[in-house]
Amino acid sequence: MIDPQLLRNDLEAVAEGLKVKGHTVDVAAYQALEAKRKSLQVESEELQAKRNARSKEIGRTKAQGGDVDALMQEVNSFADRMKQAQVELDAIKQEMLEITDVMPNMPHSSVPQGKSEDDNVELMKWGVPKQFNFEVKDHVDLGEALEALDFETATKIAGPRFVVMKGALARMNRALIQYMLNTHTDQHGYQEVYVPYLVNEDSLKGTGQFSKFAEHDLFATQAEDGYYLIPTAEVPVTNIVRDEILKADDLPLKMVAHTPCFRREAGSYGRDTRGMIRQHQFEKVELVQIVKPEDSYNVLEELTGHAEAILQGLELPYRKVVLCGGDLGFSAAKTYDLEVWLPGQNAYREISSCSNFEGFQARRLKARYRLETKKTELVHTLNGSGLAVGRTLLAIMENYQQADGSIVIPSVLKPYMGGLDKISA
RNA sequence: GGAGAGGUGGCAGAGCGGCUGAAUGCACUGGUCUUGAAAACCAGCAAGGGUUAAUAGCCCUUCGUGGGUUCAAAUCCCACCCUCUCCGCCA
Repeated sequence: MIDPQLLRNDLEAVAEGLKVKGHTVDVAAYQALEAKRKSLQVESEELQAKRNARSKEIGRTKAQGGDVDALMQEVNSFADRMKQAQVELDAIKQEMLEITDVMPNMPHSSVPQGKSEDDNVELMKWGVPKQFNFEVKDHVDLGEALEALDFETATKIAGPRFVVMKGALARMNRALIQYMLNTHTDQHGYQEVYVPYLVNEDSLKGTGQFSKFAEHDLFATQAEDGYYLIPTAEVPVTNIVRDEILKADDLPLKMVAHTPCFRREAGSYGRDTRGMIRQHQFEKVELVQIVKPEDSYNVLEELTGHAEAILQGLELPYRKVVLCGGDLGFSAAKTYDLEVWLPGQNAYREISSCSNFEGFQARRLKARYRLETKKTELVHTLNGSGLAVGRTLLAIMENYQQADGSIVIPSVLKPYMGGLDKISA
């Protein structure tokens, strides 16, 4: 949610900022509502104050055995108006909420203009895509030849966009999780957390996943249970600080979690239907930081670096991209995408997304910390995949493939693979 | 799933429908004392919102959540949610 003060004081600037994100704001309409809100709220509160004062007087007068009829009548004379003003105010507030609720976060000033992912700006490339002296296969062909990936069986068990992994490849999936968690906890100073994979609506709203646009991308349990499968660990992990006032000393809070993620992927039937790129269920190791506002942009660089360290450790070529305004997510002020090289597609594909949400999530979450002045201030929240495990796995398959269809195991994973050097049929 | 108890400030824990936004204790902050620390003593200490140039004042809201009764609700009524204990069931 955008700072209501800002909406009041400088709506033009907000409208300008949101234009970059492709969101239009009816400035005049909102300001008219705001004017009404103001007068109604002042009136409503004045009447309440009057009522409170008279009520106290009634109490005092009664205690002294006095007559309270006149006072009661006075209160009754404006009681209707007081209630009505309250009802009108609630209606206006609701109307305003419907506008602000769908307002995405404002992009940071450093975010490039642009409409779609085609306008994202490449910042750097790491590593050199390997030249193969044979015809490369994609992970689907490699995995099926190795009898390590089984999409057909997964479709039988569940449906499309699921996979069954077997043998050494399944083990490598686990190895990746271990490697990522260990690196982030041992070298990058994150605390490992284990969290629920089902969350309630409040949590989804807190991190901004429950907007009208995003709701249909979630898997829900029985309506009476009110649970949703998490689309990302960001939801349960960031919600740890919901409704909390943190100590300044506790910041930055650095947490890492491995969770499965569940997405319906409705509306993208034609996209990435082949293979493991886009699945209903996938694993992710997620980095989350809760920080002081003044630190958040430094931390975004740092956190992105932590995700990059995994790619570098695995020696996977990648590039770093800054998302343009039009491609930014609903809650993000700035996002770096890390895209790994996939020989099977001859393209860079997203494997991590690292975002600074500034105070946008924190405002919804009521996540604050206490300043030295004793006042509370909203924290800034950030997160990033470090990394998406399934995509990392397929990136390894495609980048480490051999002419005979076997897959060499990256050296950093060998300790987790029981000394195995490569996966072969 | 069955039975019972309970949800109040950072925590613990009081609270006949009216002077209770909330006693008391702990924690915390400032001060006195002390060479320093501890102890003791004194003082302060909820959050959110509105108004405002203001982080000054003033006002409103909030005692699990949502409704209701009343001039007035932490206190009364209704519904829901959650927690704890015992039993059952299990990884």
